[in-house]
Amino acid sequence: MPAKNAVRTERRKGVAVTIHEVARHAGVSPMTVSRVMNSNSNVREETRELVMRAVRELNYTPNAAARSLAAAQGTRIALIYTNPSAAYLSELLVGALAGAARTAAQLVLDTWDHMSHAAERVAARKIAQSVAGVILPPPLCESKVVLSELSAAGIPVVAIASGRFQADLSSVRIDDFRASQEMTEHLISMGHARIAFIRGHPNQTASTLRYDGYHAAMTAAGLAIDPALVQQGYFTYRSGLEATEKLLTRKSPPTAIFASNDDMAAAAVSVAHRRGLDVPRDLSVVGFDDTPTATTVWPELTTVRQPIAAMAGSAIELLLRSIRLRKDGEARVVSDHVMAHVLIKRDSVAAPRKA
Amino acid sequence: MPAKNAVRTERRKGVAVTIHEVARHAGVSPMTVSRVMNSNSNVREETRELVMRAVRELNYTPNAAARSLAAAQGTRIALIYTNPSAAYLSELLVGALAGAARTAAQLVLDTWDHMSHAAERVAARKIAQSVAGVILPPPLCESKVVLSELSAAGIPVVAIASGRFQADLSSVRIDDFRASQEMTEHLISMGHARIAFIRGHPNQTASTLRYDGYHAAMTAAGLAIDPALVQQGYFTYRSGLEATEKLLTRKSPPTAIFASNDDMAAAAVSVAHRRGLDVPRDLSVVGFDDTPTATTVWPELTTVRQPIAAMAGSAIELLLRSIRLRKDGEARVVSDHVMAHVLIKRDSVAAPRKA
DNA sequence: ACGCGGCGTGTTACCGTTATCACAGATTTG
DNA sequence: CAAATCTGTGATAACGGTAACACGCCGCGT
Repeated sequence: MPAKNAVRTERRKGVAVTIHEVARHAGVSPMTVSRVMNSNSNVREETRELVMRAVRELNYTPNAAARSLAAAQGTRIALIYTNPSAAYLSELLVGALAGAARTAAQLVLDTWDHMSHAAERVAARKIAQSVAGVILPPPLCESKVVLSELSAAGIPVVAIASGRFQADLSSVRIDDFRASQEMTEHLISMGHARIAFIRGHPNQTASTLRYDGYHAAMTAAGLAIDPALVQQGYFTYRSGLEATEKLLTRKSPPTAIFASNDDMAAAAVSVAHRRGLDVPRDLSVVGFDDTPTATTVWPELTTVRQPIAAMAGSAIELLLRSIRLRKDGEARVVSDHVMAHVLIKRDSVAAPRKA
Repeated sequence: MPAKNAVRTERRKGVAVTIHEVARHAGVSPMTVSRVMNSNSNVREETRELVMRAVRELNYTPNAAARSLAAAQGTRIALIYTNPSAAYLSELLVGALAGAARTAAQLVLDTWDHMSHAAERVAARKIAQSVAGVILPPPLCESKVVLSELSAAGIPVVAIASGRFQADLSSVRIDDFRASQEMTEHLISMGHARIAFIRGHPNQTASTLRYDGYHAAMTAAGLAIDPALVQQGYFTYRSGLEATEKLLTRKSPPTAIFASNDDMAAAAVSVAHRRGLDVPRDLSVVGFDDTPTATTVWPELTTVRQPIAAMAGSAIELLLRSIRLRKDGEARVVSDHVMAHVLIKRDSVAAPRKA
């Protein structure tokens, strides 16, 4: 056995800055740098500054693989969805992915389309033992079966766009009621009085809230709501088609249609066109969500912007925080993030034909 | 086995089977298991069998994080896109994400909308030093500026759905020409002769190929192509609207419209409806790609299924292989993966009104 | 004074896998 | 027939982080 350590096999790769270099640069131990990066615990303000400066100067980015390996936090988190509209899904994914990259979490995707309750229960149990947390967009975040199974397994869950705040479930959402109310007020301020409403899928709280917002605004303005002008929809283009058809065949049709999401609003525009109506001259149409659909159709839709991508990102951060906390033995914390929505005015609204 | 592991700070997490357990089970060293898993080099057939059995019995899955950490493959890869349709994007992302998870690559997303060539060059240079490989969907995969910058930096690139095979660029795609030809033949076999075509964006090779396929099928069937029945489109809903409008205002309108993608086909359906035409009774409409849009509109579109998600997954695997090879000092290899397409028949096609 | 409990930080020991080299036995070579 | 080469496998040291614990130092109660 000759002297062996003289060799020092060169296995280093590229240019990647490691935590050790940062540590040396800042004159502290790697562990301290780690603590700063995770804004975890007690580090003196002075030291933190020192480290942060080094981080900035070296342009250091933690290595995700190493981090998740060492942390063994089981940083796998699942995002489970069921047949959302494509437009919605793509935004959701972009946001979630960005969030996962930022936090070094490993994101796993799963689709649970057309599942029975029993199947959902099984799937939930299975997912529970392979990930450390779950993100649930609607309508899954309202499924008692899934929720109870997941919470029985003790893994944190964050709901996205769930509408209401549930006491035992963290959520990231917008204020659907207010948003809907504002949209309705906008329509009223343009001179509309016969405003029809196409409801969303009844299994989602947000649907109810959006209707409530519409109702509140109408009532506040002293406008009666003709029950025939409220149609049930299911958030799908198809359902929007049918609802609009019913609305426009009435003897005294509405001058404006407020659909609970963009897909249904797009369908409303399509039906209006088919019937020879001009949008917005003969009929105003507004949607909700501001998915890409809103700017795809012509005319572009006035809608409420729901920042889905940002919400997904927040959801991931929230989830990771919960996971860490839970590991620390803390009681589970639930929090409720309400993000800002924006009323986006485009070309699908005008004053009614003749007031 | 008393002593030794009495202390053994309990840091172990879940149930994950490690390479060591497999090794012990098979009676070999972990290194040998690793070799088998990577189907790398010299392992006796007998030993390999032994290991594989153990792997199967224990249901072992390599830990992605550890693998990429140890391999130091610099597994960050970028997926860069510019304003694709939402439907397209969501499929792309789902596939890429799944692929990245499977291979332990870290996927980073980037949008390069509305960039000048100069800006693209800068962006390319920047991305080149932060990732080990890039995946490029159209139209970016046809941008000389980007391509040359990236190849100058020496990082592997894989193009998705690029249409043609470029000698210096690996790609994953379908046979656009054949697919388009088959679709056209389908229309012809239904009895259509006046078949209009809406072209895709001229900056994409796939557009040309799809047109060529249509042209070839028409010619082969002895059908003349009325130049007025070929309209330029840009893959957007809006452009489909305009193209269809022109098509249907002609004195002798087509009995079928073949749009180069689903978004434009959806637009065609919308215009037809607006003009009081029934689809498919008065006019057949077909699309291309089989994005969610195809099943959103009514009637659902006959289209060509392009397996975008699977293609994205393959692209990632291809890319990683290139990265590994390149690291081994191999000359760069380019390969061309042509995946299968499928003609999906739905409800937007019927025989023409009166032959 | 003495011990006790925090606080801020460094040390050590891993996380699960692979690169590299060592090495015994089989095979070829001079 | 010994030396050189090849083959298959094992031992060891990373890869870049973080958990758990150790260790001074300080203020505090008794």
